Formats: sequence, structure tokens, C-alpha cells
Amino acid sequence: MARRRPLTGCGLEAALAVVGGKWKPIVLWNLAGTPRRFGELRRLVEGISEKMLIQQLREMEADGIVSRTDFREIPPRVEYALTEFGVSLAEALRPLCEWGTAHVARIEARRAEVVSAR
Amino acid sequence: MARRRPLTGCGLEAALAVVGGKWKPIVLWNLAGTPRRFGELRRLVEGISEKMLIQQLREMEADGIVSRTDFREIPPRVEYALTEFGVSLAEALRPLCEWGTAHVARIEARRAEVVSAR
DNA sequence: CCGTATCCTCTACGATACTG
DNA sequence: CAGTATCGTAGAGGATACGG
Repeated sequence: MARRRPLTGCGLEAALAVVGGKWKPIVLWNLAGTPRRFGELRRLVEGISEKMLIQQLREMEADGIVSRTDFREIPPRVEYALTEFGVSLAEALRPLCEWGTAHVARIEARRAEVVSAR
Repeated sequence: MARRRPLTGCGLEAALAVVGGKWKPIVLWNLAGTPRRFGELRRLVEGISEKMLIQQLREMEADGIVSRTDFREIPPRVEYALTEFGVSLAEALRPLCEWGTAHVARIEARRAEVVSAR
């Protein structure tokens, strides 16, 4: 992610600094509506490594869109959830999400062309 | 960008595959409302190299959100504009854009902390 | 003016092993 | 269960020079 560049123009860059990247959208998506435990997320977000998951969660926590609750039990139990701020982001994301859903086929098709072109 | 991974879950990944990255949001933003010439874009999108600009434009063209018009004049004159598809994307992007604008200060503050932390 | 062609850097992301 | 610690890699992005 481009962390040091000042976020200019419209707020898109600021927003993308928070939800951009390979995993954050999926993590956010899986936290929408309900809190999740770490291991639960790891299973839900297919293909993610523990390192990446924890890293993304920490960043989202630092950005104030995710909260972490350690129940201090044994065995360990930690829950992640969207903050109010995170929920507001999810709301703002919805139209884009729907746009994507509506056009996945089209997008994937073009991508496939590019790949087969080489 | 993660080009080969299948786009799963909600459409967010599909959408981000199209507007994600460092430059595309800004380029899109600068094309919103009016067509732009290449050199014009290069000046508007501050800091971008010609290589990056043309690359992003080509990808956006391949994704069908931008159209390229070569007027075949001398000196050369080429115009880039959003397609209808591109406009629909820009629409879908607006809430996120506004969310970002509303919270830039907060986001940048956290980022500053992180940087100063090392 | 509108690009291409190279070469290079940097970092996001991945694989693996280990711990309280 | 919920993480840390390392090491390694691919590709996004940057710098510079040249071409129609």
C-alpha cells in the first residue's frame, strides 16, 4: 500500500488506504454483521496465512475500523468485530460491492483475455 | 494487482481489481465529467510517470471503463474518456469517496502515528 | 505530443517453523 | 487457540533514455 503519499483529491485514496489490498475487503466482508474469532476468520478467508490475517487485522484495528477483544481465557479466545466506524465504511462500500457483483462476469472475462493473450 | 485469483465472495474484489492500485482512483477522478488528453492527464495526476499513466489507461481501457480516441492529427492528439460503464463505476464509487473525504484527517492521523512509531 | 523500452527498487504477500 | 519470527519471492511501481 502507498502509505506515505499524502492523500489528495477526492477521498478515494484515503478510503483505499484502509480497505485496499488483497485481503482487507474479504476480511471486512466476513466481519460484517457478526464478530468472529481468529481461527474462524482464518477458515473463512480461504487461502490467507496466519501472518497476513493478523497483519491485516492489526492495520484495520489501527485504522479504527476493527476492534479486538481478548477474553483472556484458556484456551485463548479473541474476537474481532467492526467498530461503528467500520460499519460506516461497510455502508459506504455497499454500492461498489453491488457494482462488482453485477459485473463480475464481464470483468473476469476481460481478465481471462489478457492472460490468454500471452 | 492480484490478477489470477478468482474473484469470490462479494463483488468488492472484482471492483478493486478495476479501480485498485496507486493511480487508478486518481486517474478515474480526473476523467470524471470530462475527457482529457494524455498530456493533460500527466499534468493533473501529479507525480505519475508516463509509463505508469499509459499502463493504467491501457488496463482501464481493457476493463472497458475508459475509451481512447486517436484523432490522428499532427502533432498527435489523443483523448481519454470514461465509458458508460466507467461512469457507472464512478457512481458506485461516490459514497466511498465521500466517506474518505469525511475522514481523511482521522485516517492520516493514524498513519502518521504508525510512521513515527519506527 | 504521445508514447516505448530498459533497468532497477521496494514491499506486499507467501512458506515455514516455532511459542505462550 | 492465537499468535511470532524469519526468510524468500513476484510484481507493482519508479527513473531514465529513446522513438514516430
